[in-house]
Amino acid sequence: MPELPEVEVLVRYLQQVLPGRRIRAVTVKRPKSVRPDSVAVFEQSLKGQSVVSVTRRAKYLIFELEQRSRKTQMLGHLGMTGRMYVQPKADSLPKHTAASFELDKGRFVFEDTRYFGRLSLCLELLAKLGPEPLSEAFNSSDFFRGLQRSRQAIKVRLLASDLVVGVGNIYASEALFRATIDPRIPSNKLTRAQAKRLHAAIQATLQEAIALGSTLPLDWSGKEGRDQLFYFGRESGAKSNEERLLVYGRKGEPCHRCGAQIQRVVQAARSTFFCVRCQKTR
DNA sequence: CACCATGTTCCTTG
DNA sequence: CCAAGGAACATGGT
Repeated sequence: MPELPEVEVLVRYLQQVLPGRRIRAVTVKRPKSVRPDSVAVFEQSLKGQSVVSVTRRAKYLIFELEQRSRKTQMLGHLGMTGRMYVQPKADSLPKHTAASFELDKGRFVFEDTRYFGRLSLCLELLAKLGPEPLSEAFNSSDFFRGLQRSRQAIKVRLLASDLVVGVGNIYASEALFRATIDPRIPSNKLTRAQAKRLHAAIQATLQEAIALGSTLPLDWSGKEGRDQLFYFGRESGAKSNEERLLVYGRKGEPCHRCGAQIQRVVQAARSTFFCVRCQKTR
């Protein structure tokens, strides 16, 4: 399910339902989904803990837990297909359950079809991350200086998490389209003006996605398939019913701005979508 | 059968 | 040593 906006909206949902809940038992169904901790240690350490809060850093979820005023943290990552939600105890576990937590009220489920996601008691990963895109730490002058240090294509550069975190494959294409920058140009060839436009475009793209996800009637367990709307669909019930993504996944379709056909290229083994006419260097 | 898929890490190549 | 490219992870959809 996840890029930064999806994780942010998930965190807001979990923050509504988890704080105050006590974990009665933990069951790890997929050992590889818990790393690097052993399953036994993981299950035992979390049993009896209560949730204090759920926050986000990049695409990671941070669960703050406590037991008799002793605090612990658990890190979560959704990978490509992870999802998390609270279901009634009477409901059955989904086919690809990675781990489940019996709560004093309901059950917290971590479902993950492709099992690229992770739960961990080790938060070391967070230390190396670049600035949060929607915080003061992400400013256009540092961003520009960072871009100058590499000849990698700008699109590929955005996916590395040192200049800015949380920009994934979909929103990288979207932000570059909004900033009218060719995704293939080396990052050190961007002008100061382009860096500034891209900085603003990244923030606007992510902010709008969060706003959309926060207003949609999302179905967390996915029974109605409605969480798909968040990524690729249309704003349900909205009058406009307008496509939300401007270029991603639109190969061969007309550019919303100029009508030219949207192109698909492969960079670092991942798809990039862009409009050759609108996204010119300079 | 072929090719595609929202993320991250690790290995190889130059 | 470094930067860049690609494979790997695992499962499913079209």
